[in-house]
Amino acid sequence: MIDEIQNFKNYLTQVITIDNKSFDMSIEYLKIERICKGEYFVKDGQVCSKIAYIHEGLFRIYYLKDGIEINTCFCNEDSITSSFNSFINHIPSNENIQALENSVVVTLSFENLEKLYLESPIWQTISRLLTEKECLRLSDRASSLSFESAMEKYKNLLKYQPEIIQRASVQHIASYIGVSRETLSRIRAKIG
Amino acid sequence: MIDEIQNFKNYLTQVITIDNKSFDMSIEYLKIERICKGEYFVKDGQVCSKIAYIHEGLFRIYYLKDGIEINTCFCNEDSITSSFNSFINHIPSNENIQALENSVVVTLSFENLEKLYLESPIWQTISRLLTEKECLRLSDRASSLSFESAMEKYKNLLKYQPEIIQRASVQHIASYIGVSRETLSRIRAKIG
DNA sequence: GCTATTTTGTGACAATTGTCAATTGAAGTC
DNA sequence: GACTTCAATTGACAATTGTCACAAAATAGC
Repeated sequence: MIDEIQNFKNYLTQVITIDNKSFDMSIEYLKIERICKGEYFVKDGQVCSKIAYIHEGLFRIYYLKDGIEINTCFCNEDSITSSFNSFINHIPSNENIQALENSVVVTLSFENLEKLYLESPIWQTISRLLTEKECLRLSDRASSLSFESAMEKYKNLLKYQPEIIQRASVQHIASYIGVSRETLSRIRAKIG
Repeated sequence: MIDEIQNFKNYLTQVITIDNKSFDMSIEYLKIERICKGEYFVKDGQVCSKIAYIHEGLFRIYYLKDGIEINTCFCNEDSITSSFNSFINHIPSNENIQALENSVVVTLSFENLEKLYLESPIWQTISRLLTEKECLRLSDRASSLSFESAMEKYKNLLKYQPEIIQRASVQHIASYIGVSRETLSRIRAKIG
């Protein structure tokens, strides 16, 4: 099995024990795609019809609010990215998913995922568990944004996602933690 | 069928078409509970082993951060509440779910939900769809908290959940939108 | 290498929000 | 109705953060 697919399988194994047969039925549906730095996995206005397991690379999710980019998420290797609302409800995305580095992803279309749901109930369970995981992440994020100071939010990012600080730009990080880039600059100057 | 159960069924119907047979198999597992104003559905430290469909009433979810209560959610009638992380992972909750009004809920235990998963795959789907719904709510909440001003956050609450403003106290609402209660008082004075 | 462009950092100041204290108001009890 | 208790409001001031302008640094293109 090629690396990309194997990694995807390992990722799922972290959430649930999946037998080879159930996983193998997905292989014909998976597609490997390369997305260069700066390019988009999903653009505002498109329907996001697939999810991507990131084998290698880094993405950011952002949307435009009064012409300003609001970063809502960074997704790095060994995680899954997609424009959630768009994917689930088949409506045009209001988000953009952009590669911040040259990336390699394994994609699975909604259409094929629904086939998997019918072929084996474990895919339902996988979907549910991954969604639950995302819920917990969002819940933590909401908590963090609601009452932490800019400094605390930055320190927590440093603690829990230090690789993002190495790999993403200051302006994107600032937007992600909900502060102006000048404020983030000053915080970085203090911490060193 | 008694009102509480019928309402729960109607609620599920909004998410998915459920045949009578599949729904009926849940009935023996459902339990109706009354929770008086001020009392708790879940307390910090307990494992939350069930979810509650709220037939009537209002709850808030909060946790303690340095002795301060942080409100993360209001749940009113015709919605589902639970301490998510605790319920899913069977770990002690760090949240409290408190009734703000005398309430009537329909509960379903994790144990029984798992039985339903085995009895009919539609329960898996229901779980997944409800989780997806929660994800979207959290995602909107995180966005709102990350860049809106106190005034904007209050106005949006007024727009999308006006009943909360009528029924919850200023201090709880303030905590929910992530501002001090004094600031919220001033905003209310301005808007009138 | 050099220039052009973008990103980041810094200073000055303004706006927003938080904190503390005191007052007003509302709800419940006797 | 008076009293107690808790919630909400208001004022004064401080702290945090945002905004704007510009300088410094990093990056990309040639």
